[in-house]
Amino acid sequence: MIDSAVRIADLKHHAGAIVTVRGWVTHVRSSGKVAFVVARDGSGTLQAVLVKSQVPVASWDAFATLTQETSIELVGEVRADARQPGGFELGVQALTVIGTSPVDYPVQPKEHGVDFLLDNRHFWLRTPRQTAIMRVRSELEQAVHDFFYARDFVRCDTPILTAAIGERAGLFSTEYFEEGTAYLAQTGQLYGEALAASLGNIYTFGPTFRAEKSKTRRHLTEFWMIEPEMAWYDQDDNMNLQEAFVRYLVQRVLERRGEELKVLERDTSKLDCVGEPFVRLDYGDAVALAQSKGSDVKWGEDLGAPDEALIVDHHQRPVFVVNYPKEAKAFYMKENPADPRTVRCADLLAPEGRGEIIGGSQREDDYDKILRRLTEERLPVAAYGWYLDLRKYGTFTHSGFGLGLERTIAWICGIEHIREVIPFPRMMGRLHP
RNA sequence: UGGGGUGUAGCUCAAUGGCAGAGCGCUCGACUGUUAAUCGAGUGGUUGGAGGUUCGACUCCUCCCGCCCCAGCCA
Repeated sequence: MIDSAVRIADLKHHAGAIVTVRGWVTHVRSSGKVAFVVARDGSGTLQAVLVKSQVPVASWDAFATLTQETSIELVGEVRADARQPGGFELGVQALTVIGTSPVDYPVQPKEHGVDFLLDNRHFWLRTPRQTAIMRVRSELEQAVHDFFYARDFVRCDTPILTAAIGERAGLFSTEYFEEGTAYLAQTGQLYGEALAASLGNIYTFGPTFRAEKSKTRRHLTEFWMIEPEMAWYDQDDNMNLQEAFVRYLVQRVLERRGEELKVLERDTSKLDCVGEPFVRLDYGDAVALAQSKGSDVKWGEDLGAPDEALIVDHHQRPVFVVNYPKEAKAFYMKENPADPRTVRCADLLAPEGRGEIIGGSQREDDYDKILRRLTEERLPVAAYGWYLDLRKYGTFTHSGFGLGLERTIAWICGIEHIREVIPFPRMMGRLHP
């Protein structure tokens, strides 16, 4: 009778009743004739109390065999108890072991090193901090869909296996029948542009892959990205949407995942700044600002991570850095009519040194200009034939952006390293578990 | 790939070039209200690997390996 069990989170609706609870042991304590089992079931944590004189011998003996992560079934009375975190405990009438757990379970309730925890990621995910992060992640994913659904955007799925097309960074490759080499997608954007010409406003939400040999707390080789693409949006419309989007995501988590943020010891006052208008800083002014704070970055160079930190620390809220030099950015960004040395783009820098969480731009819609840029970048023009067609057959003003899900979660949750905010992180040198 | 750091018990960490230790875990025992329970006893080592210096190396030197942090690349 699997479905007759009550989730721990729902026990408050069963006060005084005899219920069945199933879960995993996190702690056991004993005081001779009274024994305590703390168990979790994913929805919450429960203390169950066994009194030797009041339970069957089989249950009392079963208690003695409990180890961390033994799976168990408990039958007992739900009792209000002010000493318990959830306000309730279980007065046990019967305890049954479902699955034993050897005594060498590795993840103890104490400090562990990162490498050890990553090796044991499948177990690490059972701890309160990790479950809190996963719940925030799920909330954010749902919020993404709700935000765009409310605005009549169509969610579109773009291919993971592609021919060489997209960004410039490293590609993972695999053999693809008679077609030669296929590459794991680094972005769905170019397909998104084709879909925007079909549906108007669309967004993609999926995994992307980058074979960059980067080992920083901001990088994964496999990460999830939300990439909206909007017909008839210019770069200002684009930034307005991004600002509303990020504001919505943050407020949604604050409203619905307060408990999880508390577990994560997040200082949520640091997130209040999203209520104010985001700063929009011209690239040239951003360079000047960084220089004034000691950076030796020069006009024409991409901003480094330390430069971004200086800029955001100065403003203490999200900052759009707009209109980067053409050389620092991808071929598909639209030339800035006001200054052809630059392109109509923006990176959104998150506060607290989190760096870039969005990269976006108005797309170049002039056939000749984008063809020239492809050639200058020495990209295989033939592979971009269908993409160029979008400019050839009814070109249109359009813009879009990509939001990195993991960087956004890490910022909102205040998690130092991005590897903690995805269930099974893929990084250089880590493919297991 | 470059710069910096680190590697000792299952885990987290100590140990002037001079007997390899502690806490946690685990095992056994005590305890009728514990909250990472407490108390008592016990258990635990190829000091990342290979060379070298030395009477003597966890400690110093060389090379290799793993991991961490920072940078570049980006989201």
